[in-house]
Amino acid sequence: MPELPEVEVVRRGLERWVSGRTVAAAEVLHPRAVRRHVGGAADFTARLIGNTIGAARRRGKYLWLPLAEGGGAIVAHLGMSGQLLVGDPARARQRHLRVRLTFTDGGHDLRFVDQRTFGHLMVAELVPDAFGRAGKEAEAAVPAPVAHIAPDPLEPAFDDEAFYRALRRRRTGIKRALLDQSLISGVGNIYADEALWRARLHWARATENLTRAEVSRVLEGVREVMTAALAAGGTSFDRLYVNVNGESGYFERSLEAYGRRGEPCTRCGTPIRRDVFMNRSSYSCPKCQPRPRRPRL
DNA sequence: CTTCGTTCCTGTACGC
DNA sequence: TGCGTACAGGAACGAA
Repeated sequence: MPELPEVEVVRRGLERWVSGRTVAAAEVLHPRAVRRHVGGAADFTARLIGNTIGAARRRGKYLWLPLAEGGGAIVAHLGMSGQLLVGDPARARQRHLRVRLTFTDGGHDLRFVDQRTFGHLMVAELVPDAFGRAGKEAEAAVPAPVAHIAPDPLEPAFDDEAFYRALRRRRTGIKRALLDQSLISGVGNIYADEALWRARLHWARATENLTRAEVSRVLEGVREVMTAALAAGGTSFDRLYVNVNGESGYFERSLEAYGRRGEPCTRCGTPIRRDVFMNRSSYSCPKCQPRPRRPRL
């Protein structure tokens, strides 16, 4: 499941293999892959053909590729199972191939492959960045569908103090807040559990009474786990393959809470528990992360 | 305005 | 063996 580190690896791959090239042809093999594109598949391909792709950008789990003509950008979200793959245009078509772009230089093609079709591609207009701090105008533009996505905790625009104040204003639980991309972006179910384990906080802790120190621990936990995953997954973007989907190997080695139900906590030895929350699994240590007296879901 | 439940999708694992 | 069911889950959407 791609979260911020995996998406960043893909961004680097796109930067290396796709930026600067001109689209020759675009093919939409499944309409659901472009369901958010206003105008449908025909308009999507029309906007791409003959257009040149600029520098790859990312905010949270959203990726985008500015287009030289028309002022818009290709926006991509990988959802749960999406992959952006680069390779020999003549190679066999993957079973779940949804969109394919070829380029005027005749080189490697770009393929969007997505088994569960939660991911999508679209062309969208750029709008001013509501979260941006003073910067270059071009840098401060984001695609319209990304405008409500907060900065991620690894980018300089992320404001720790503003995040703390936003949490105190909320009436919800810390895990729900971590998964809310308008407060903090790039955190998914897995890294939320990992960060809370590191911070020794239960997922249902009310955000309104978190202390500054506790919020600092959460942010430190998020940054540590993301940085470690990025370091583990960042080795593959050099290859002729834009890697995604946890193939970094990070999942197998370094997870302390997620997926470890019944296994001993590496800090205290207590068996990790699993709760169902938001129709998803939450893993935590019963001793290190005690259930709050007044939980907020 | 905020909060929260539902929904989309398909492959895999597992119990009976 | 085969069938039914739970599970994986990001985020848009609509309801309260």
